[in-house]
Amino acid sequence: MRVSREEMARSHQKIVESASRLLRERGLDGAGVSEVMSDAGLTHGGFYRHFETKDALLSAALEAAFGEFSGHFEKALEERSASTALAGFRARYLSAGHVASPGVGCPAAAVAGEVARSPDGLKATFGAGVNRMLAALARCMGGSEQARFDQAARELATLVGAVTLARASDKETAGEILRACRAARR
Amino acid sequence: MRVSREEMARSHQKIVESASRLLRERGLDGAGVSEVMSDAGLTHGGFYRHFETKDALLSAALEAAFGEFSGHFEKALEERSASTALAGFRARYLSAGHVASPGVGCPAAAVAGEVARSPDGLKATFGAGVNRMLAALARCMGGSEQARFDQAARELATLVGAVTLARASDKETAGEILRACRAARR
DNA sequence: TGTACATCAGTGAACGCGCGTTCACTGATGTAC
DNA sequence: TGTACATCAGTGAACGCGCGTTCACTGATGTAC
Repeated sequence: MRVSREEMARSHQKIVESASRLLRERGLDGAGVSEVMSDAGLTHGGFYRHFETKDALLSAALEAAFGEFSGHFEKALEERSASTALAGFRARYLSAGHVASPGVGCPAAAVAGEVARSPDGLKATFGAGVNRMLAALARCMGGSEQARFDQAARELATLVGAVTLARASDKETAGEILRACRAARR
Repeated sequence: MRVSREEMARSHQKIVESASRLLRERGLDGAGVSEVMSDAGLTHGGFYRHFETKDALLSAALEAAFGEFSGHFEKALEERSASTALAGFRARYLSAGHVASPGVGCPAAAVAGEVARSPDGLKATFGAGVNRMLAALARCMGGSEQARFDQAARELATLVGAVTLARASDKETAGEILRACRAARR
């Protein structure tokens, strides 16, 4: 039956939150409409009252994932020094916990490979998320604006690559890659 | 009808080659048995004379992809100096051509995200491929064995991360990431 | 403020589709004599 | 070397399944008076 506007808004948010986690855990293809809806406490039939297509959900969920993940770092940046925030971010990013829990981790490391084969609309959402992370990282770097952007890009590429490789490898190889990247001289 | 052992071996190789390219272009899920078989000039029904499951094909194709991609670099390493080979490898890896042609590119950048959600068997194959690339890269680095491995791991993580991010982003963001990573001081 | 009615969020069954896999069949290949 | 027969690589139709999407329906919500 019909529910109030407030409850519908709550449902919408729960759908996006569930999708945001499930798309990182299972991938864009692996996170089905039915699973997302039941995770949000609803049935799959009502999905199309909230989104025109599954692609529209993926875009909203990806944006939410970047917002949540990037938000943690941005908040740390306001509360601590840039170098402390960056060190903490790097340590958490390259931790075994992050590798084991993609659902609450970096969306870039979780779904980049599939987004690469998705429509331009989703790439635009992904690119916006990446730029948001790059902007936050650049605040931790030194030098000219361009030098700071470039350092941020290399830093993000290394982090994303390390976690992506670690997750796809056997445990021994994964451990070695993470250790090596944590050991980087800065 | 039945074909000779030689022709069957040729078929087998063509199936693996087609799968090796298609799995990088379309992903593990996107490369269907039917498409792989027709790309190899066969019909899908005969697939199970060559592989027990699709997973077995993916493993063989992933191993072949790593062998081919790593082989190019290993050959360059034997023909040129380590620093020249590494510089060439980095330039080609971070090129727009590599980003646009995943089918003949680095398998790690193409399918890591999906392998992360695959059975351990495939992760072992992936890890072996990564270790092969790391061994080649380590030959280009200086210092102790561990220092060389660590540098190789960071190098590979940066390359894989940069191309993965570039492919998943809008063109402008992609270009900036590649440019920044190419500009790295070494 | 009450009342009558239109709206529409959510339900659950159904759809078409493509996937991995199976199977009966074909006929050239490989083998036993 | 020939011959008779078993083998089996490859074909194409069929299967069960899960997916994204659609739809008739329900009944509480929102609105017009």
